Amino acid sequence: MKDKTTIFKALSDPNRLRILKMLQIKPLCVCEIRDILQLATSTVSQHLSVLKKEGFILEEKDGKWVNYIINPRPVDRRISTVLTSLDFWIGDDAINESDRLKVKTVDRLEVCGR
Amino acid sequence: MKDKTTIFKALSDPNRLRILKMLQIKPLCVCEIRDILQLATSTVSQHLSVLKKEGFILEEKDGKWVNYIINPRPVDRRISTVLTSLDFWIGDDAINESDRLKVKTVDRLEVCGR
DNA sequence: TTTATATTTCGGCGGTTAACGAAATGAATT
DNA sequence: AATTCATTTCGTTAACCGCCGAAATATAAA
Repeated sequence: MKDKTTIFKALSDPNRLRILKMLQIKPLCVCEIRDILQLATSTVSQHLSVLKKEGFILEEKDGKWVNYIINPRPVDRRISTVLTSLDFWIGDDAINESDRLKVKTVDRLEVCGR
Repeated sequence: MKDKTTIFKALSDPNRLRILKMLQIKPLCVCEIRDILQLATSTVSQHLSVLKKEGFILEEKDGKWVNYIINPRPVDRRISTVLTSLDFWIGDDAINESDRLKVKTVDRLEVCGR
């Protein structure tokens, strides 16, 4: 049986919350997220796999990129509840604002490959 | 500024979820909870202090005992949302069922002092 | 089929946390 | 005041987790 706390565990890391808020704006690939969070690519990949495993996000292969998107139809109703009112649960601060700006202007071809 | 993830951290431990569900039935003192969870008294006290710090529960001195109760009026709206629909968020399993039984029959004078 | 690029997986390091028992605190009873 | 009992705080240990870089995998381009 699945551990009831895993959904909360997934949400208990600030960087994962930032990722969710960013994906709410538009789909992003790993290196775009890496560029904004300023973490190692492998670390970002780990976070994404946690969010995917819990059902918060989905991945879509797109050529050599992997786009991650907010899961539009989560099985777990708690997940959809969190996702449909993300702002209520996670709120908004200076970091989110700055992230939002970067998400809108980030260029995949520019930030990938370093 | 308060870390947005602490509320999820508080909920990411199975024993703390069990405590919340138990307190939903009735106020309990530390050693009653200790008796049901089968943990060291100090460990239970730690869990309670986390839940109290986040605003999920309150303490009420009662002679030599300290009763813990679900916070009836949390400041943080996310906390009240979780608390008013605990079953939705935490669900219910065999352990909770067994806990519930024990909560109803536990006798403070019997289990304290060992 | 080689090369380049994006991502995942692996191994390891450092910080965090749940667990415990022992010691300290606080509050009632003697 | 001394004792007893419930609880908290402290110090320690073991497990876990986020992070990184390196190696492995996957896909596109040459």
